[in-house]
Amino acid sequence: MTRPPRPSRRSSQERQASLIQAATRLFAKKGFDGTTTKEIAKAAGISEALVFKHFPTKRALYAAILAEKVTVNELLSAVEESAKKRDDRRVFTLIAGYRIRPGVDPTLLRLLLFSALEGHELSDMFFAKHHKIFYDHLAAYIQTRVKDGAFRQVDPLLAARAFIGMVVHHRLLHEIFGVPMDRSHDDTVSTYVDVFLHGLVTAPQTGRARKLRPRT
Amino acid sequence: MTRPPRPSRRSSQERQASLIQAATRLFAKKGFDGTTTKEIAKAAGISEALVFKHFPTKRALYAAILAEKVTVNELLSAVEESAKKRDDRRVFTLIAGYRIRPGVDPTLLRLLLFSALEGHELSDMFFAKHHKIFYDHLAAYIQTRVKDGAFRQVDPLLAARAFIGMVVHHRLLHEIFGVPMDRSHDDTVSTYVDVFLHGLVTAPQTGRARKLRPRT
DNA sequence: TTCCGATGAGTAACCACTCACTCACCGGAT
DNA sequence: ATCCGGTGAGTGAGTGGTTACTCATCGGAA
Repeated sequence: MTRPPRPSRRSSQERQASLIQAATRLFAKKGFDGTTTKEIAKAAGISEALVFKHFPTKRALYAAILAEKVTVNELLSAVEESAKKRDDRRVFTLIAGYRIRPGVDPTLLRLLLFSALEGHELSDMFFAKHHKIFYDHLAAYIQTRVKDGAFRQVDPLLAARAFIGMVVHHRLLHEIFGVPMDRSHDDTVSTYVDVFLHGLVTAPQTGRARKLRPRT
Repeated sequence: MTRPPRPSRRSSQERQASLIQAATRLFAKKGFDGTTTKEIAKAAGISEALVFKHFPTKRALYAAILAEKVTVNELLSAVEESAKKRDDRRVFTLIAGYRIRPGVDPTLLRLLLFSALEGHELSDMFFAKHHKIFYDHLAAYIQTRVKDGAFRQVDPLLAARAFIGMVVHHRLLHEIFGVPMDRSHDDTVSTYVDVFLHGLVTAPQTGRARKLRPRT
């Protein structure tokens, strides 16, 4: 009777990396409670016991995943550049196009939603890193444009959230609820940007800003 | 040693109703996998065994909850009325105000997100009942307004999703992620409707519809 | 007396997590 | 070159506790 060959030993770091990768996929797919440590170990190609050599608890592994994923900054610098030029359309197109593009990975969005719904302690931090910065940047830009007189008088933060809302909701529909896209990514982004910047009505009745809230 | 007094007997139907109510709260709070049948029984004030007299499995109970929750129609009739009068602002304010109002219950939203993320089979049906009808109604209205010449030439479905996106995203931020609201419900709704109908830029450079998608 | 709502006491399977242990590898003394 | 012992990656076989679900039985109301 031959013993099964010992798997090749790997450095602790690369082992940990592949473990995190496998765990991320599973947590994103089935949530924290829906994923077992046995599954994670199997997906990572190691024994269940080894998982606990790397992370003291299942929760610690989950926390490491949320803490590890950092946000991307190359987008923000590109946005910054267009912002300097006051290229409104490009600023909003960049932001929307970054989230709505072919082959975008739903993993992080699912992870974010799961962590928020399940009330994980690191959820807030994860949310702040991945999304809050967008609001803040966008709100700051909108505010300057309002001061420029180019945008109407609106609450910048609320306006920023409105725009991000279109984008996030779009992802929600397609990546979480499986609603099919019936237009191209570029077309979709273009439409959202268009609506946000120019609104729906054809002939705004006045040039002055509509400040007063009409009775509801 | 005295035996605990037998609890009063209740009819099967009212027992089932209170059971569903308790289960709904728990499933919305902690998800399907995060909720145990023991908890549900305790919350409903009955023994765990009785749960399985009403529903053969935990999953069947969950399915019953998703299937039971029906959508509200009084909103749609109110919308219909304003739609006949071509009162754009009122149509959109009604829809947004229905979801963004004081004391709104996050239960259904959480249940919807959980069921979609966890990939429950009834998730699609639940989504269709609760949200899809809004898109369809709204898209139909937008299309007529485009034909009226009152709205610019846009994909009606995409525009409808854009608006609902603002609203749903707003709920997501406040009810799921716990972001505080810094403006009143009415103000918020008013701003969203305003932005959606009239856009952000102060002086639209042209009266004709911007049909062509500018290069990105 | 006869239902039927209601339950306590299970049961097998599964959960996160532990433990005693085996090797592969490596640096230095022989 | 070759042995040798320390280190740490890696595991099989558990641990106690929990899970969804079952069943024999009880007792109040019709």
